[in-house]
Amino acid sequence: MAGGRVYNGSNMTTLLPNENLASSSSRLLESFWIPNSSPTFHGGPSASSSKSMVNYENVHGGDTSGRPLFQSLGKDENMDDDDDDFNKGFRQPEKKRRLTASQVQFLEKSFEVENKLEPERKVQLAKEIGLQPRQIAIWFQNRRARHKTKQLEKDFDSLKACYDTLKAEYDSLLNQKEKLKNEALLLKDKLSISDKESANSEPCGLINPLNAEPIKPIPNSVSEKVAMVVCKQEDASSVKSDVFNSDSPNYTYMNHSSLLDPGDSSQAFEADQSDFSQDDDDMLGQSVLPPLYFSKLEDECYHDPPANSSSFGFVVEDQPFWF
DNA sequence: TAGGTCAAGCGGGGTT
DNA sequence: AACCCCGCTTGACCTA
Repeated sequence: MAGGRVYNGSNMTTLLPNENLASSSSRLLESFWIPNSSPTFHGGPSASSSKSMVNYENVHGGDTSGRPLFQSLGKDENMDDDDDDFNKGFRQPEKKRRLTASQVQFLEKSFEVENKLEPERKVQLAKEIGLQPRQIAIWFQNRRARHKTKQLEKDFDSLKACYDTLKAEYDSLLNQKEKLKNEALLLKDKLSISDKESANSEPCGLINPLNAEPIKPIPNSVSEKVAMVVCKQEDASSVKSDVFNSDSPNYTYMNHSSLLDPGDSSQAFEADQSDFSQDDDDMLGQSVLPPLYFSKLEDECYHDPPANSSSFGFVVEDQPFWF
C-alpha cells in the first residue's frame, strides 16, 4: 500500500487527528493549547505533567461529569487561532505531541489486558480517551515493539547468565583436569622410583607378583580398590607414604599392578574422578561448582565408561567398606 | 549539543 | 481492495 494514509479526509502527514492546525509559531502553538475553558486533553507547558510536550489534560479540574473519561478536541475547537493562517494557505509542519500521562496509563492498562487490538476495542478506547482510532492502533504497535525489545533484552541477559555459568563450570573442569593430570604424572614418577628402589634392595625377586602367594590375603579385586582408594585419599604432594611403605603387604602388589600403567594416564584420571566425593583437599570443583556439575559429571562421564577403565569403577555397595 | 524517547510515516507482507 | 501488523525510519521534543 502506498504510504501517507488518509484518515477522515485528512492526511496524517500534514494534519494530525485530534490536533489543532499548526500555528505559525511554537509560542502561538503553546498559547493555543493552554487550557482556559476547554475540557480534558487541553493543556500547555504549565500543565501538570512537566514531561509532556503538550499536556492535554484539564489541569483546572473542571467538571467532566457526563463526559467520557477523556475528551478530544473537536476540530471546531482547534481552528480558533489558526483559521486565518489555514485559510491563507499557511500550514506549519506537524508538531508531534506526546500523549498525556492519563492517556498512556489508560492505554497501558488496556495493553496489559490484551496487547492485540480488535477493531471494536480500538474504537472503544479511542472514544474513552479522546484519540483517533488510528492513534490507538499506532500506540499499540509502538507499544508492542517496545515490549518486544525489552523481552529481547531480558532473553539476552538470561542467556548470557547461562553462558557465564557454563563457562565457569567449563573453566573449573579444565583446571581440575590439569590438576589431576599432574597428580597422575607425579604418581607415575613415584611408582617408577619406588620400583627401582625395590629392585635394588631386594634383587632376589621376593615379591614377584607371578609367585606372590605369600602376599595375597586380599582378593585381587578388593586389593585393587584398596590401592586406588589409598592413592586417591592421599594428597598428591604427600607422596603417598603409606602406599609406598615397603612394610605394607600391598606394596609389591601395587608396584606391579597394571592399574597405574604409565602409558595410560587417562585411567588414573578417570579413576580419580570417581572419587570426588571422598577427597577433601582436591575438591576444588566441588567447592566451586553447583550440584549440577556432579550430576553432569555422572551423566557425561559414567553412563558409558570406557571398557579399559572398568577396574576403576567402584561398585556403589563397595564404598561403605572403605569409608 | 548529542543522545534518548516517542508518535507517526513508510513500505512490505499477510489476511479476508 | 481494505485492513492490519511489523520493522525501520523520521522528526519533534526533552534532558544531561
